[in-house]
Amino acid sequence: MDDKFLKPYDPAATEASIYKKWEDSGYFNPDNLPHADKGPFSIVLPPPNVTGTLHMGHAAMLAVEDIIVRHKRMQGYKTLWIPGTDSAAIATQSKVEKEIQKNEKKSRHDLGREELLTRIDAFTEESKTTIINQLRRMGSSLDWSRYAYTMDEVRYSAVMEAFVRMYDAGLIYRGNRIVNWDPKGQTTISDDEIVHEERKASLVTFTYSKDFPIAISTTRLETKVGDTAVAVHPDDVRYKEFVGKTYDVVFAGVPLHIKIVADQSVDPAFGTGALGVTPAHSQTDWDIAERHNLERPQVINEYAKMTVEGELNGKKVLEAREYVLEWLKKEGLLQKEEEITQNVSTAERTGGIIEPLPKLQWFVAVNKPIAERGGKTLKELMRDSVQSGGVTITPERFEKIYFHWIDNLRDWCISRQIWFGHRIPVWYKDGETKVSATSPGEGWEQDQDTLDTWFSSGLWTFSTLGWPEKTDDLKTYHPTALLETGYDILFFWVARMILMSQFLLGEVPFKNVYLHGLVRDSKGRKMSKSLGNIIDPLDMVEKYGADAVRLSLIMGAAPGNDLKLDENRIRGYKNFANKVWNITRFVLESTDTAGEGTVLPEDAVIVEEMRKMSVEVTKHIDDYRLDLAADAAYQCIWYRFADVILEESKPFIKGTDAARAASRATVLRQSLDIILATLHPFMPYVTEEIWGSLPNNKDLLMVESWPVAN
RNA sequence: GCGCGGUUAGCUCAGUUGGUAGAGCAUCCCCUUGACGUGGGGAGGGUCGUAGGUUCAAGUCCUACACCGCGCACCA
Repeated sequence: MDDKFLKPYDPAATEASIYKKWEDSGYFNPDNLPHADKGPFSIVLPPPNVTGTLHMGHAAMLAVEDIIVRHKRMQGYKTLWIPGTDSAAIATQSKVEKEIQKNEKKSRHDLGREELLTRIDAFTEESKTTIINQLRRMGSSLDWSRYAYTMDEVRYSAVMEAFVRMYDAGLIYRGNRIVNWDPKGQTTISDDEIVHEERKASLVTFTYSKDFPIAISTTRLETKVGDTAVAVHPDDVRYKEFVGKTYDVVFAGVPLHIKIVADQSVDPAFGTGALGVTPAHSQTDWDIAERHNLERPQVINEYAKMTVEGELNGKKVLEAREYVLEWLKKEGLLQKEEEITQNVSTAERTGGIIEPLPKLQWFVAVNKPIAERGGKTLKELMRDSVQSGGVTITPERFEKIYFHWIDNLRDWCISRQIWFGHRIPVWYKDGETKVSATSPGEGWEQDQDTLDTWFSSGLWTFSTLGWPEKTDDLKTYHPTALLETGYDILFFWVARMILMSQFLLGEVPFKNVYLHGLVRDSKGRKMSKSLGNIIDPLDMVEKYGADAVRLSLIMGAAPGNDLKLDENRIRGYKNFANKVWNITRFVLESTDTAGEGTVLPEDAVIVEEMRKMSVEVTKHIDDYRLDLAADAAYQCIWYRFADVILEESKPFIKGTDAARAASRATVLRQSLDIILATLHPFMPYVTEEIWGSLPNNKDLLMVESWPVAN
């Protein structure tokens, strides 16, 4: 027996060298697996931000994925887990911009596009090793030979190709429409990047002028200088006589031409039952204006400042709101002011208040029939993928949420006014437009905008496999078997991957989706810098070992449920690793003293019991109940094998019946093999370390056969 | 407003097709110095959110309601 078993298990002294052994073996790459005879099993790692650092959410994701991957690998599947990092366009650019502003007091406009991009590339290149090494620390058995970055050459050209194909199919178009403008981030954002925040607001009821017959209500007084109509419900008897009439007023110094229109979308029960229509600054109003052929003057610009004649010009929206209110009071037009709570749309990234503006942007059409896909729309393709069972979502309840999202989906705005990202492959020259991955020639100017980062992420399951080339990897590993990610990016990412894969490849991107919950602190609060309640996974790994951290993120975490993490629990699982260590010591001492021999039937039941435990663990893993799987193993190993079976074995081992002693020692040793193999996906480091010290074990545990057949 | 999830022991959570409530941690008591004190044995502790219903039998199925959390929504 190796002397190291006389001391407690020391993760810090073992983990680095074990990971190196795994990497050197080449077994992370499925091409090198010694016995992979069960067909392919592939997963892509949801790529973390290149410039980010590992947090508990990442650690939980890595634990879940690595457990499944290691389990499949041991079962004999040709198992591939592809690592990668994400450029995270907006997040990364603003991070670098902030740095430069702080250190050099320069804005991106001072630097210019090219210089900023050079700086960003240098920054991402430098910081990517951090996150990559952190992924390793968790024990992740990722195939680094297939590492991908969303902005590397292969992935960049995949994005260009995807854009061109979608454009050619009529699914990408440029249109002047109301978009979500983030004045803080100075870019458009998609509907999904909006967070609704409940805030108090003042609902003001007034008339445009003394002789205007209908009062309207609004929380955004400043936009009223952009009104071109008042809409009422067609059946509303109060206003019937006014429909079709027009009025000229001067409102807060701005001349307006207001038409009274009847529109089904108006709720007669709300407010006065009449709606002031501001086409350029509200989606609803834009639609009404379209139906009634109204003018759509823009009165607010990209900096959330007024652009009208007179006093108001140049004022910020909030100042303008005050100004108009004072004007109403002075003119005696104000009827009522009441406080209400309303949902304000803010940008997820910057927190800026969204300003709906009409802009010329690029969109993906989700309701357009696609000839080469049987006349189905993208929306239908996304819906069918899940409805048909081609993609299953765990836990199932998220399927409903997914359908609901699809049913409310509108065209996806994909152009962003930032510089870092995949540049839109559209070229302009003398009023002509060409769509092509590379420049059509002299004098053609490329579109200034870049693509929504989720556009490129949507290609991830196949761009990582070499698409658009027809590679062997693509043929072997796509569709991938599983996508594991947080429920918070179901729409952003999961849905977009289904969209892209269905259109570009005509197949689903993955067969199963497993959604994990969020990791919270022990009181159930979100971990955040401002609360100071962040538990750093790497600190925990240092203190208790990666195995303990992994277990703490699995146990008690049912799919889709948030997990409350407590440092005490991590400590508890470090104890478990040590327990396994000491079980090994006892078993090795037993074989040392009693020797190995023929197994008697009365002892064989012990091995059978351990095998049963392994069967149970297998079943739970197959159901994606890793929490129950880990718990079953924990219970059986500690409270059954260690507490009962080992205790009962002591008299036999030290007894005078040599045959019985040898039989018992042999059985313990066989049981240990099953225990280590079954535990390996969950606690890869300690099990591999022990395995390497056992006599008769040749190859690495990570490629040992799973104890029970499947 | 529509929808989803949660509500089981002090805390964190299990509870498979309905058959008299479980685990870990915490608490208390005891034991143990040749696998491990990061140990072992034991105890206390719950009218399973509320009110109804179905059933021989409900934590489990049905209907309301309450509270907490979340998602979606063009209520100005």
